[in-house]
Amino acid sequence: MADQLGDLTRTHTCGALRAEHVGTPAVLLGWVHRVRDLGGVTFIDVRDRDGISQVVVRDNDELMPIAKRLRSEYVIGVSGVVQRRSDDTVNAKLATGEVEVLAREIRVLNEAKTPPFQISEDAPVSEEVRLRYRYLDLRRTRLQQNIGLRHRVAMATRRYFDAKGFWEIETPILTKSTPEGARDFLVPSRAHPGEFYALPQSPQIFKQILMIAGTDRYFQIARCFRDEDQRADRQLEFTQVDVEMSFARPESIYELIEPLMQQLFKEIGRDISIPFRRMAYAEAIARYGSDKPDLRCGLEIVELSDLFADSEFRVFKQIVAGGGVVRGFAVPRGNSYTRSQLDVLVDQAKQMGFTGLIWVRPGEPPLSSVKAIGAPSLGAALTRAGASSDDLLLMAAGAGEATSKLLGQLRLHIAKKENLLDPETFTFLWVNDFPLLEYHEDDGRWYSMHHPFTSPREEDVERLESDPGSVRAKAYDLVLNGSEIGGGSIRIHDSALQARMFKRLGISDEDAKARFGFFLEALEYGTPPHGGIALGVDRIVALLAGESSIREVIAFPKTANAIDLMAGAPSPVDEKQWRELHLRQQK
RNA sequence: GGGGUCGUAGUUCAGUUGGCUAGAACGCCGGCCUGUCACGCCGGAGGCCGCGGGUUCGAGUCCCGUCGACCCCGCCA
Repeated sequence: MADQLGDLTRTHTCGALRAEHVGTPAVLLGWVHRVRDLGGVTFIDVRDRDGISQVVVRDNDELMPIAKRLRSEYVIGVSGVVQRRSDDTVNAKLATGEVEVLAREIRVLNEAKTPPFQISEDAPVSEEVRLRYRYLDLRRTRLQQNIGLRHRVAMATRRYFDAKGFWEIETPILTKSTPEGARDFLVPSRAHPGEFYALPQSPQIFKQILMIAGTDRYFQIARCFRDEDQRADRQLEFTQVDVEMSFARPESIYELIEPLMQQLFKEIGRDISIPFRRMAYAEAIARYGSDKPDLRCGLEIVELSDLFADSEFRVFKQIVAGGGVVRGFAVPRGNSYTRSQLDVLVDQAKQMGFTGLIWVRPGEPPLSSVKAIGAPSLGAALTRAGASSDDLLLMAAGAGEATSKLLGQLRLHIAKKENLLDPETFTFLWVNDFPLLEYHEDDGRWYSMHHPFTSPREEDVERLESDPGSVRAKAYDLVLNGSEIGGGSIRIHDSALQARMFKRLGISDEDAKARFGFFLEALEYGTPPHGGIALGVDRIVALLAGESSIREVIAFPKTANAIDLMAGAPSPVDEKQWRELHLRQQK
């Protein structure tokens, strides 16, 4: 049925033809995008990655029957001559719209089943169907553009780091389980019964060893694996631009990454200004209730505890007396909310975990819910929150950080609802001075907030044992529009301090030795001070592409349920493979 | 592990208080048409109403369970 490609050689892509090509012969190879059969004349839109060209068949008894056979997504080769379209038939919507190819020969290189959804329309199709037929979805404009953008981001990244003297080095995929952190993906060893490789959660230890090895500057576009539940911005496997450099201070990393981000944003024609704003973790939590604040909207949280310490409102007074806080923020134009809208808001707040949310409308006689709070305190609170008479004040009380984080969630909820987050604005932020450690109530021990190789700030090291919660880390996150797109730190390069860290984390000497004795040993052979960062490629490309899910910028993503709907992974394996791997299924 | 939204032709959806012989648009198939470009016009085919159970004279619609997609919490150094 199908014709052979034979000697048909592409002369132009389907997006290339312009007025200057008029009169020249052309061979196009691509997919049938659409056919418009007018009876005596047939127009065929031929599509490839580069664009669409119109092919005309007319006054040609040999070609007409072939043209009539064509269906959507047939693969064809067309040979003909480029001709100018008459002025009234130019299609301004097509880059190639000034010209068309008058066909002399059409070869049907392959037929195609009718696709389950239209490739030629960008009409909505359920994600389930799109994922099942990913190869068809990838033909559509949206994913072609996203995947093309992703390629350009990767290439710009490689050019940038190459120019700065960084070496791209691959690190193992089959490696060793690292302590703490996410759940590992494990790969059973055939040669070593009962032993496992782990897929890397990040190349962390290897890149540090490369610094010990004198590589000086390393980067890698690295695949990372974490066996945790999925989200719109999280997949089981994801890609990082992994970077490490010797003799780095936090400033060195900021100054390295900011121009890179500039380069990447040039790929979508945007100029962003550097340097980026910087903010300590404590300030981010206090003012925005988040360690990755979205700075595109105001809605800044203010401290109100002192105003209620002596107020008539018993609930607030007691919370403050007990070491808790009262905090809140003003919603611009929130005074227009109706009573039922406010009830809904209070309901939603409760779902977020608020025990109570108090709203106050300025300039009105206090409603019953707030009457008890006392006018003087309220007036002061409104003033401090900067609430005008059009605004609305929202307040909550409770434990310090928890209250801030809840208000931070509510802040984002309202910002989205009120359309305060302009998708065309890109606001970068470095968050730094993270706590080195955080205490987990459930098992009563300290955990690294970043990872166990993160260096504490020199002036805080002495409190590592006496007051671990107060020790700040030389760690930094890069935040863009409320999304964490990168994170890194200056590392511990002193083996004694590293040993002290493990001890602080409750990892015994034995355990430390067993799990990464090789690394501790390496540290003893002249380790330069070093540090680095990892950037989330999927998240960055999604933001550049204006997509809200990273699945839209990954060629073959998995579902929220960790399934590859196209390939059908994961899947059972046969008996023989179980045996070879020395595994048996648990009954 | 928990909460929420959704599931009806190939696709996107509609389907009132339970009365359905389940509709629309696009796509698909056939016919007509020599300048269309989301071509147009005429005709046609196409449904386990996700799956299983229950209530009912009667279920796409109500109830229970289950599966799947998506969003959120937990989790993600």
